[in-house]
Amino acid sequence: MVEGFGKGHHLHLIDGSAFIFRAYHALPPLTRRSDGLPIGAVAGFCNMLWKYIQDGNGSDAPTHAAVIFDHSAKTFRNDIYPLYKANRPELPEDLRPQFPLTREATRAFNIACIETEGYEADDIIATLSCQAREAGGRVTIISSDKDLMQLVGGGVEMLDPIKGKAIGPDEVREKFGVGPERVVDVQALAGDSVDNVPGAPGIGIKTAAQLIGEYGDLETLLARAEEIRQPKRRQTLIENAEQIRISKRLVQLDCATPLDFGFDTLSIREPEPGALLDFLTRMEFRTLTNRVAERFGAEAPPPPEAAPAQAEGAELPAIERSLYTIIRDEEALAEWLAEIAEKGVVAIDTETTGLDEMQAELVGVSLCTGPGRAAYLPLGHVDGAADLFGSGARAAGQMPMARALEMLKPVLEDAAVLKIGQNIKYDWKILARHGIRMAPIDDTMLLSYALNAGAHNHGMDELAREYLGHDCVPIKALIGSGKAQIGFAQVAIDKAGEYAAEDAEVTWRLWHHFRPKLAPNRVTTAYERLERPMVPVLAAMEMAGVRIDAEHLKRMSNAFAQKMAGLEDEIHGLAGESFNPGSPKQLGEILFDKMGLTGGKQGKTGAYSTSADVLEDLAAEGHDLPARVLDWRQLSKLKSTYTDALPTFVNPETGRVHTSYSIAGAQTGRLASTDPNLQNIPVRTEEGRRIREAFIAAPGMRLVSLDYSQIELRILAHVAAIPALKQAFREGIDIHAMTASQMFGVPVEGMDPMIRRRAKAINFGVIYGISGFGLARNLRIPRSEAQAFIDTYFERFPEIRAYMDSTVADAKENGFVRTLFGRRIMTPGINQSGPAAGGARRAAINAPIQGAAADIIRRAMIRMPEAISGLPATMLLQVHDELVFEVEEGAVDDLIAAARAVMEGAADPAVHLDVPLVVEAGQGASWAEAH
DNA sequence: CTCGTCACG
DNA sequence: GACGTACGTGACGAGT
Repeated sequence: MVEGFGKGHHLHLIDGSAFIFRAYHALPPLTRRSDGLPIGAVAGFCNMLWKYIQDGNGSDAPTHAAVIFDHSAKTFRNDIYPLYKANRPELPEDLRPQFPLTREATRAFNIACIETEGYEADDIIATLSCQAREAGGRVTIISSDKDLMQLVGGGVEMLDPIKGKAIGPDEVREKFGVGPERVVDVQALAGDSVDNVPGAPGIGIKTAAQLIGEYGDLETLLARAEEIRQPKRRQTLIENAEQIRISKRLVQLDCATPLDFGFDTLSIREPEPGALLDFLTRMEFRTLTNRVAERFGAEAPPPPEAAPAQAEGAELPAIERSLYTIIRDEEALAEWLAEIAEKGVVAIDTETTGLDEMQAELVGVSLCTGPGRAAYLPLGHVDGAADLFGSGARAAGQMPMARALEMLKPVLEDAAVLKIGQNIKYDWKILARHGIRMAPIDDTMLLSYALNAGAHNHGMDELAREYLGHDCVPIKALIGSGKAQIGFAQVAIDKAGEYAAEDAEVTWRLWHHFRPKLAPNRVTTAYERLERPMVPVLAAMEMAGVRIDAEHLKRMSNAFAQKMAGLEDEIHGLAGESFNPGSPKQLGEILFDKMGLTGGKQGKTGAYSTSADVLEDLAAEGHDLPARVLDWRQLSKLKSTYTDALPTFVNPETGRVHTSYSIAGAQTGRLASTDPNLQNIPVRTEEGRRIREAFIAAPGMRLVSLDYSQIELRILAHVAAIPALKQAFREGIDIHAMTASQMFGVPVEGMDPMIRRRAKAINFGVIYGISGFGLARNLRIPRSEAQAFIDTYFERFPEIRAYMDSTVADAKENGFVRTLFGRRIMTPGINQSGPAAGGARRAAINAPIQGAAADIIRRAMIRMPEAISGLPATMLLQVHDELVFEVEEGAVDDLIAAARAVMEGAADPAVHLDVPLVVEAGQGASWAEAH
């Protein structure tokens, strides 16, 4: 018996979670202007609710309505089958904090808002539908989720809100091949890869519907499975009977969800204008607020003060270190955590024993919730001074690390609490090693980078000085420098606390400064889509590391040492004296003073240049000494930078090499790799390429390398709109040969390789902001000839000059350039005069091209984890236009297909390129084989 | 700590 | 007409 609901009544059930996801994906990542809170999904959600209310449905208007939400990820279905929904992709981190706000929005619209712990929205919808149907009323479920189709019939129908199409029994039959009452049987057999419902392998919806049609229902089918004629089908049904029954329990909606409210609470109510307007104003939805105000004839509350101008003026009090507290026990920590949960935002900084996130030990955590509200939680301090050898005695006044981390974890993983860091990838990795996956996150370094790449670097001390007028305590004041340097763990807790908590407060203040500047500077999308999501992706790659064959490298080192010793003897013999061939100074004096060779150019320091091209010219004239030195240098480089150095980077715990990528290191959006740099492993010479043989896959695995072909030239073709270039890329013809053919009027067939080489050099030169001088040097031709090539090139492809001129003009006018994807790169010095202007000009021309290529591979990397989540594969390395994976032998082809699809489609849907992106793939036991 | 050099894209 | 230049990085050894 249902109180207050029966014949003539009409209940609308809105699938709230589906609304949120649709809103999230349909809209760009909007943020609240005043504080940068992600708000796009809430905005879309509110617009949909408002539209829904305005529609009214005329004579078919509902008498009752409710919005139903999923409560939590874990439901009773996980008890039945632990893997249920296990392969769901992670929620986008800027979406989670919006969940509570969508509940608030629903209430503000005065619509019943329902969720129940342990049950999915679908179960609540099922229960309400069943009860309403039994009471003799009608139900419309506003959702397009096929899982709800089992409820259709007997007064219950669905409404697809996107298509505006009603879904009745006929539409269900069209989709599943059976009536609503047998939908669960079909779903149980077919399974569902999205929810990870196993079903019967090899049986899809079509076959399932046919079987159910033939046998009537699932139990009958399973009981009579022996009768099935097709041997494969028969076998799969018999073998998987239990799994199919479990699947049925997973897809069967629960019509007996406990509900703690009556139908009367669902009756339709007009929104309360005051409450609704208050909510919309707080969210800073101007258009919708005005619309709603107009509809109710109410006055729209004044919008909140335009933050930026005010914030500049309303200065925060100066940083005062004496306000900080040290958290020494559970009670104090609990209080801080409660405050953090309430504020929803915390700046965090971890202190460790070292700079290598893969080895450093956690020493303390500092937290800041606002100006003057910062604390330091010491966890791993030791009594430093006590004695030299027995050090490591734990300092007094610290709570146990395990307990502290246990208390921190829920807050650091709480979707409703934003964690702010300065270079937060570092802290993320430290905490990840303690089982904490911090989310959602913001990073002041990346905010600064999104706003001001190219203007300056983005280190904390620099940012604090520039934007807060504050000088941070230098770390050296605590730990000293050089020989006397101590570890952070040895620093006295009180001193450490001041330093650490200050860092957290500076971070909080920088966030407060930068966050509101994203939208007015139109870099919100760049930050949200190109910077912030890189943090967990890169952290995972760095933590995975790459396996190297240290023995192979050591053998190479020995061989190099022997060869070098031989060359050194030869060089000394040729010079007639002993000297260090590694010293440019000594070498220059030998070559140009002692031996009197020509071509000695002295730079500003007065030293002769002995760079490779100088030595190559001398060698070409027939001098042996410079030729030997070139050989010696190559070996010396390979040995010191690679074969000697790489084995020292092998992590003793993982046995692998873990690089670190800096996200905000390069001006253009490229990553930079350090400690060690794995983006400059040799490849151009045969000797060097052997070093790549030492980068190997684990046993049973392969390395797979995928790289973009000619990505920068393709971008140039698109942004400069060069028809000839675009057509060539679409037709897949040799782009350098095409260029040569256009320039010199020779056919592509049987082209002189020399001519092609020149065209290739020009194509690259264009990307770099070509000059006659540069091209002349690169091709070793007279400058006049080089200039003539460039002139011809611009004649044939006039769009390139137009692109270069307009880019430089933009840079001069705005002080920055942008990539296709909205990344902004500042161009300081573009308005200078004199020699420096040339460099700034070329950098401005190059930045949108190199930057767009960087954006594209970032987009691919961000999508990659989800795209390959079903494969036994890991993304390991990025080298600007190449991604390297480690994958189980049997899954190589699947990985290549999946990763290539992501990479080739990475520009979409933000930008539709006029040229295809092409990715080439290779695989092998080593990087040398894969590349 | 800066410079020259050279590895990569 | 001369200036100094291809764009973007990081690591190494030498020499201050």
